Amino acid sequence: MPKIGMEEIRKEQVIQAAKTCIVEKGISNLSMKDIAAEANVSTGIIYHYFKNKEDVLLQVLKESFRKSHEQVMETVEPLKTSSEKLMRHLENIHRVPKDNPDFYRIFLNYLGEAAHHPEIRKIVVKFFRNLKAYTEGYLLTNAKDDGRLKAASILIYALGLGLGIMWTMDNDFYDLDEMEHRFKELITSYIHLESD
Amino acid sequence: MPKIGMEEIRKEQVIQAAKTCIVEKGISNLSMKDIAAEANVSTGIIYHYFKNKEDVLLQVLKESFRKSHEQVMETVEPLKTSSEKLMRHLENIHRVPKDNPDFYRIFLNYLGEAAHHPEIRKIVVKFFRNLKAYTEGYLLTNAKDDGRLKAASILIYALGLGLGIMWTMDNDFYDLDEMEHRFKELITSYIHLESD
Amino acid sequence: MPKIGMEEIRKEQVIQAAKTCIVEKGISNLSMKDIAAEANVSTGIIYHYFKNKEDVLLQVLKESFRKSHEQVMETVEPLKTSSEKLMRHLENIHRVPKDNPDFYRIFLNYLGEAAHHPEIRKIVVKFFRNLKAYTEGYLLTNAKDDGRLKAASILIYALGLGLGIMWTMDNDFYDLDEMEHRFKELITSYIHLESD
Amino acid sequence: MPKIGMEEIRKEQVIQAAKTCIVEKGISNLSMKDIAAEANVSTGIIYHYFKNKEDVLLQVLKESFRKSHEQVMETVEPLKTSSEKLMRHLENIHRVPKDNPDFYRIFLNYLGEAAHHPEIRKIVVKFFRNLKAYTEGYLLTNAKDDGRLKAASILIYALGLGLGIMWTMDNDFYDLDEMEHRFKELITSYIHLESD
DNA sequence: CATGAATGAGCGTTCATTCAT
DNA sequence: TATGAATGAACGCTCATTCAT
Repeated sequence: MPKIGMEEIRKEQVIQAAKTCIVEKGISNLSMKDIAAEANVSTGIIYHYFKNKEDVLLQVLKESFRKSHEQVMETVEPLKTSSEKLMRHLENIHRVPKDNPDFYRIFLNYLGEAAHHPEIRKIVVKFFRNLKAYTEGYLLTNAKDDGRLKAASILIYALGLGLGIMWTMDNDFYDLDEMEHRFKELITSYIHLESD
Repeated sequence: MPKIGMEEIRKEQVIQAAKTCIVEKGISNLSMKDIAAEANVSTGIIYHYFKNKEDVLLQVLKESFRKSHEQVMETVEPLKTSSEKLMRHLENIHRVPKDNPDFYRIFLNYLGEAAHHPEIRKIVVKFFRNLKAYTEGYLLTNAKDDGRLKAASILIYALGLGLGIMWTMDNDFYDLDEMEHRFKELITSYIHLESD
Repeated sequence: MPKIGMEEIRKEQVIQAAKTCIVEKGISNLSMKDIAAEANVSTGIIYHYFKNKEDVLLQVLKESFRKSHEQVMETVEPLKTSSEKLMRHLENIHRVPKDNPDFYRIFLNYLGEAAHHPEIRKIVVKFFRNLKAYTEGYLLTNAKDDGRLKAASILIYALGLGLGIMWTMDNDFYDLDEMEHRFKELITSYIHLESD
Repeated sequence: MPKIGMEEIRKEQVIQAAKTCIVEKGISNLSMKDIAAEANVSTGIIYHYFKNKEDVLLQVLKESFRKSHEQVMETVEPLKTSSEKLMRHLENIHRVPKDNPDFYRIFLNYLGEAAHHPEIRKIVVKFFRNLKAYTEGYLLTNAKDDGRLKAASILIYALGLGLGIMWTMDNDFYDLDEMEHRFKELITSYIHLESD
């Protein structure tokens, strides 16, 4: 009588171990042996649950994005107004590098791979498109957009991503709280800008 | 009697080959043999001009940043007014992913490495700090800044970087010309915003 | 369930192969690939049982000395009187180059390395000191030594080593049986010399 | 107009450099580049004066033995009586490891090679045979030898070699002056032993 | 004579993957 | 399921040797 969900538990175990290894040593220094050791399993068993190393890598990325998406759904989605959602969303975006620095370290590793690995790129692109679609969803409600809101749905992530990378590289590059203010100020003033 | 500059020519040869390899296969799949083949030299000779693989990687990154810096100096610096400089600079930043897509592919590879490679991170951080300092240089001239301009000196690169990554991942994610307009609109409106 | 002692068997397999290679080609021409081929295993597996090439080399030396020590313990130690032990010991020492020529060939290779390899030198020194201590053990029993017996505990090995090297280099340098007689004659006459 | 003996000077330069390298790093870590650097010449020029690396090694050994032989000729040969010669010779032999430690470090390196390198072995054997012949020359003069003196001509070198190796490995293994006394005592008492 | 750039085979070592147990 | 021993190709790097200058 196999334990229910044992397979999912093992997979999760390996994925978490792989994340830890990527954070510590980077994808370019990632070895199956390290993952197995970190997960306290044998190397052989990984091949029972994953097709190969690439498969592990893809699932790590997918899981990272899935968790990130869940976090937005849990904290932003329950809010009522577009305004509330936007502000909370901006805060969320801005605080990722601090609240979940591993996400950025892992993400950056995959961005490097994505440049020459179509499947990884596809997952990343899908992630970006989902984010954009979600934000457009609450920003464009009952609004006759002149294009600025559509652009804003991209710009807030571009800003978040760019700032997140910079801060991940150098925690002293800017003051987090000050920049959060500026980030919100920039976006909100842009959204409420009079049409020209 | 060796030809003057022969050494620099060989080094450049290898660095260009390494760039090509990184673009095509990524840092995690980069091999000295590939670089040598791409450069049409033997593997051994690379070690005559570089200490080791890491040395090649560091010099590739430095050269990429140096060229990027030169490009700004040539096109932005000659302009007279802050306004002109800013607009040209925004255009430059925005067009890098299209005009020089290899720069982004290479840059992204190094961002992944930077997370666990202190020396690479140091070079990246220095690059960011130089950009920021340069922009502050012409933005803050005779201005009693409330902090917004200082923040702007970071925000324009964060935006450029974030947008660049997204477009590099997915050339259809947004329309380049439309987004250039929005990018400029966002930044200029923010800079000219009335103090609150 | 792995067979008991499988690990020791594999290690022994590799060590014996390494010995063969050292005898045939010398330490300076020793390659892991040769050892693997001689042991009929893959190169990779050696690193499963040994840390690296140096580790293999050290264990080869240790095993050679351990076997040599065991041989003395088995043949000399059971004898009753000091006299018997000494004579048997001298015979043993003198016959090593003929009975176990590989020991000398291997030993000589390590003596060359020992000059610039502290760990090898440490093992060699320990070997010499153990030999000396053992001989002193049975030579100095109930004897008020004037120093001559202590010196003898070194001189017999010096002689054995020197003669062994010469004979290993040139089997015709001297007649083995004749020299065994002279060797014993020299040592015994010295030990029984009247004090001056 | 080439300088007289320029060739010999260059060869000597390289040989001395090679000796230094062997002493410092051992034959198994000897590289032509190191030798060239130590000799302050280019790698290429070595191949003008020597056929290849092996040729350098052989000439280093030959020169070492030639110098050693010269030293004996200068200090032992001028003495008048067999007795004087023997005592001085024993002192010389015993003091080599201290007076010229490099000789032993180099010698030991070659003994390791000699085991699998016929040409090196031939040179070593010739060295041993020369020593033996020289000593027999002054020991056997007007003596009706019973074989003991012939053996002694070998034993003194065996002892010297064995002691020298031990002391080279471990300067604290025995007291040099005390052992010199024992060495002489052993040999002289043996030579003057009554026939049995 | 002399240089040192250049070659490429071969080194020690790692690692994704397989498979007998 | 689960293990980890075993493989062997491929890695980064070294080095004896050559040769254009």
